[in-house]
Amino acid sequence: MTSFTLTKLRSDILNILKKANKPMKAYDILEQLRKIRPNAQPPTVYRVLDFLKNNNAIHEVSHQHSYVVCQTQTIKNKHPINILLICSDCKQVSEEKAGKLINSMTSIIKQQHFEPTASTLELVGLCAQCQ
Amino acid sequence: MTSFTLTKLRSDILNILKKANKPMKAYDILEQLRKIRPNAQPPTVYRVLDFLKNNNAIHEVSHQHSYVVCQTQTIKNKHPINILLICSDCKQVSEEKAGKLINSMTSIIKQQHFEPTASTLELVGLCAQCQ
DNA sequence: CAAAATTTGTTATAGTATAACAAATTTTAA
DNA sequence: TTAAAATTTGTTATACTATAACAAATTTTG
Repeated sequence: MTSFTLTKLRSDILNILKKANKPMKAYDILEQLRKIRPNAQPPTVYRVLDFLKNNNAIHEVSHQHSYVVCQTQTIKNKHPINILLICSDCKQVSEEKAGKLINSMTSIIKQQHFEPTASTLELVGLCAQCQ
Repeated sequence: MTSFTLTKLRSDILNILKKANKPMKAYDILEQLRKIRPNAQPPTVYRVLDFLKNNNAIHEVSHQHSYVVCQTQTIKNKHPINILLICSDCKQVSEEKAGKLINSMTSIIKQQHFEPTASTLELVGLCAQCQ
């Protein structure tokens, strides 16, 4: 039963991401944030992004140095694993429930005695529209 | 039947990565390279890394901004998918054959009409030693 | 060999992220 | 309630990662 403090700053940034509805880069978020808070600086953004990430409100799409709101509510187990299908053309990200994939994953992980913390599996390719 | 030109520069960098036997950051590679080529610059390293990545000789571990030699010979299909288990503590990466996982993956991908290009699935957690 | 293509060299700069410390705010507990 | 502790935010500076742009050298091709 996780919960977290969604301060004004945090919800401002989360809303910017929600409004975009696609992955945004930290400095693009900063640019938007400055319309509300003209003096905002990079650490402000990065700190909030870290926080939101740790609380599973957003994903970091490290492949493209960007951040996106969680689109599907994953089961809040200790360390949710998510799958992002990232289009290398339009940069859109679709998040798909893990389902069977997580099962396969789990068995491989166990063989390796590997203890996953929160992970995002980033699958890069071309989406239906861009093919 | 892919093949590629392994120039002296490229094999120098590939050897640095092989010798390390773990992920290296671009600027650490540059530092090593300068022992052989004192005037080497960042673009030299990044270009070769791109080349080696495109030819499936190395993986980019974007989660930790580093690069690692392919440890398992994947089947050279058009767009191999690899799985890296990344330890967030010791930074070691173990590469595991995709096997069953790729099958599950494929079915999810087809449902989405998604055409994957070369991907690396980065699973972050704690390895057996670091738990 | 000469033209074309590829690879490498070089300078400069763009883009991403964090360290370090100060100030403000919220929470806790006596 | 109020002072100490903890958390959150502000601020300045800087470190780290990556690429643009163009020149020179090398290799390949016909």
